[in-house]
This record gives sequence, structure tokens and C-alpha cells, in this order.
Amino acid sequence: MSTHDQDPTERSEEQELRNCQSVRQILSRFGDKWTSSVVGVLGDKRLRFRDIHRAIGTISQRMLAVTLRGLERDGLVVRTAYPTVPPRVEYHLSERGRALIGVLRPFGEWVSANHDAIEESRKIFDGDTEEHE
Amino acid sequence: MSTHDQDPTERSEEQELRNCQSVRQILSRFGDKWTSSVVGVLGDKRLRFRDIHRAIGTISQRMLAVTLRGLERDGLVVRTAYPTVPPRVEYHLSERGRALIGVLRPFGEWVSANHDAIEESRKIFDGDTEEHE
DNA sequence: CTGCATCCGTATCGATACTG
DNA sequence: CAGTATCGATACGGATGCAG
Repeated sequence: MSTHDQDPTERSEEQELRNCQSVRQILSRFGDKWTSSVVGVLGDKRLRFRDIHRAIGTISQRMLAVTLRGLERDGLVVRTAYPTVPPRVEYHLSERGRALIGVLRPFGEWVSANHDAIEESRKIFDGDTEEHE
Repeated sequence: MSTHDQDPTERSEEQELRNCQSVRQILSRFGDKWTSSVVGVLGDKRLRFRDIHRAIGTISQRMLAVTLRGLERDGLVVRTAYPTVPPRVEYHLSERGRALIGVLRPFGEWVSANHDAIEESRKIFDGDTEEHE
């Protein structure tokens, strides 16, 4: 995973574990409740806080602020504040953010393609375990 | 949430939002604390509960059971129980599971490549916000 | 050996109210 | 407009004990 591994037998477990943690950190950011929606709404656009808030509709101001902070902290979103009255703040995806969603796209397509099959697996699984009662 | 969307001009947005939810569901499974470790340990092998437990080392039995149930429910892992005494249960990745980690690999490589840069962004961000005290 | 039940601490989320 | 502060509800994770 880390580099192009030419050692298929046994690459360093230690490094793989560390790597696993990094991957999980990013994955859990996108696995949280709002990040993917925010990134999806942003797309290639520059949007104000209010516009993102309205576009998503069901997110609270607090969670939008928290989500944007997290993305900004990782350098995936750029925040631009204009010192005007009333204040105006714009957000847009950084280069890094755009690259990341590009890498994530094949994953999204796979999920779309397999969504129905996964749903069915869940139904079957839930049905089977219920029969124990 | 997407049900009240009354914008007839942009139908793709609606579908994209629904899609977003599906993607997030899978993403949050892999974003949880243990799934990626379990999948990583499994690899191409068939392993018993106990072996997975030992391989990860720090996971509790409870969380391993919960994680495996979740993966099995989505059809990503296959569980095989032998009715012996003492019981013996083996787990291995399904075809679907293998396909999914294949799709996830480019993501993992991207994270490895950008891990240091992200770390630095966080340090800078945390340093800047601390100055407010 | 497998893995569920229980309890408990912590983290996350959401609603509301408030500030600059 | 763009947030922060506070609180309560819920979800998640870990330790322990026990059953099949």
C-alpha cells in the first residue's frame, strides 16, 4: 500500500499498520455524517457559509462549522474571510481536496453499482437472525 | 431530506444526494475503528476468530464480533461455522469484499503519499488557532 | 473456542440561544 | 451573516463475565 511493494511475500507489518491508521483517519472524516455532503455541495464552486447551509438543508450551523473546520484543518478546504460588515466567508475545495475526491470517485461508482446487492444482503442477514426468536 | 427537493431543473443533484448517502454508509463502516484492520488482516486468507483476534492484538472480543457481524451483514465477509466441539468458525473475504478493497487501494495509496502534508497542515492549523488565547 | 450480555465512560450529534 | 457556547440525547468503544 505504502509504496510500490516489490515484496509480495511479507512487507513490513509495522509499516502497514501505521499506514492503516492514516487511512482510517481520512476515511473516518469522510465517513462522518456531513463531510461528504459538504464536499459534494462545494464541488468546483466557491460558496458562502450560508449557501452551503441552505444547500444541505438539514445540517445545523454547529455541525456545518465543525465539519468545515475539520476539512480546513486537513487542508482539503480553503476558507476565505472578507473583513466586511456584515461578514462574508467563502469556502472552496483546495487542490488537495479535489485530488482526494478524484481518488474517491471510483469508490463511489462501485458503491452505486453494488448498492442494491448490499441492501439485499442486509435484508437476508436481518431476516435470518430474526428467526432465532 | 431529498424528498422536499422541488427543483425540477436539476434532477441529477437529487440522485447525487441519495447516492451520497449510500457512499457514506459504506465509508463509515470502513471509517470505524476496526473494520480496515480486520479486512487488512484477512487479506486472501481464511482465518478463525481467535487468529484474527490475536493478529490485531488490541481489539476486544466484543468489538471483533461486532465488526465481523457488520461486514457479514453487508456481504463483504463470509462466515463459516463448523458444528464441532469446541466450535470452530472461519472468516474470509467474499468476492464483493475483495472487489471493494481493490477499489479502495488507490485511495490508500493517495493517503500514504499525502500523509505528511496533511499532518503539517494540521500542525499549522492548530498553531494558528492557539494564538487566540 | 466463540461470542453475547451488561455496565460504564467517552465521543459525537442536534437544538437552542447568544455574540460580533 | 457567520459563527460560538451550552446542554441533553444518543452512539460508540472497552472491560468483564458468562453461556453454548
